[in-house]
Amino acid sequence: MAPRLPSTSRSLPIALIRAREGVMAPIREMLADTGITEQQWRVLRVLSEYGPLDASTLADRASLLFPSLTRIATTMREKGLITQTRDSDDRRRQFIRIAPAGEQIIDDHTAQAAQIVAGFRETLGDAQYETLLDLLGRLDPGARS
Amino acid sequence: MAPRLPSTSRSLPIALIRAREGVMAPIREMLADTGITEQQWRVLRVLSEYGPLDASTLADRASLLFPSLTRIATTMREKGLITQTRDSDDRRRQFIRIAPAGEQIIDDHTAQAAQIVAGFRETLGDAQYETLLDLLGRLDPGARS
DNA sequence: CCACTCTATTTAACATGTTAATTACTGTGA
DNA sequence: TCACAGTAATTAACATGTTAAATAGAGTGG
Repeated sequence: MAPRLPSTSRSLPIALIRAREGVMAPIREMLADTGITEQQWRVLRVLSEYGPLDASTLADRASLLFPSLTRIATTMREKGLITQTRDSDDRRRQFIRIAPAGEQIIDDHTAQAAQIVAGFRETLGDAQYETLLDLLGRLDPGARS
Repeated sequence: MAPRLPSTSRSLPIALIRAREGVMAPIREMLADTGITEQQWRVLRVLSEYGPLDASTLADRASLLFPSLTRIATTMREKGLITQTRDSDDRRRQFIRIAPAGEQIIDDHTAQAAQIVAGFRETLGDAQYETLLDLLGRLDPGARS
């Protein structure tokens, strides 16, 4: 029963980090000339898909911690990528919506981003790509199974 | 041929982030009382497994960027978790080795860490756990397939 | 109305991620 | 030996991750 840790070469956390790096590298490269980060890209993607959202929901869907979102939103507002408005019913709450400049970035890069995703899908094959997403989902405690 | 991005709910990068968060949360919790971070734990694990390493190799095996390792190593040296020595042959190069206090942290937490890993393996099942590691490996451009 | 509690968000402090520039040292060829 | 290219590591600057504390507004029972 001697408890043994797997070699770091077969460590799940490290494998996740490296895979993420492998997947994000081309996306970061794509975004390099736009001056936005991968997290800002994620915020734009979520807003573009779901429409205006309150900050909590946005943070959740973009997988950002709240303090990170606060800073990111400030940056993005200053860049004119989003707009922030207070909820008049509950003035603690805030709504965030994508601005035209933000939409533009999405429009300009959707095709290329889709191509990058398609490349990974092809690398693994459709079936295994879906398998991977399912397995990853089972490691996410937030996912309602 | 309209290029379409997948919904963010089926996005590979987001799935990787969430899975990593799910896997790391219990490990961070385990480390909370030691005062070391998950990255410092990774450094200790690699040093413990491979013995003394030069900084480049250590950064590579722990999946840390070099500037991060520089800061982390400084912190860990000040805490007495590692020692750093210059290579006398090539004085640019540096060797890093784990110190007794570092060994102690590894020893104190190996059992619990192994149990956490075992939990995830059980969640997915042995076969799917291995499948996951293999699929993740195929997304890592650094992995020689 | 008021103390109290809860919730949404922000701020603070420190650690790491990321890219670019810089420093220190090594090896090489003129 | 000296200028120069290359390598190992550090430093700098900015963005995000992470946890804890602080603010601000909303809701509730007395």
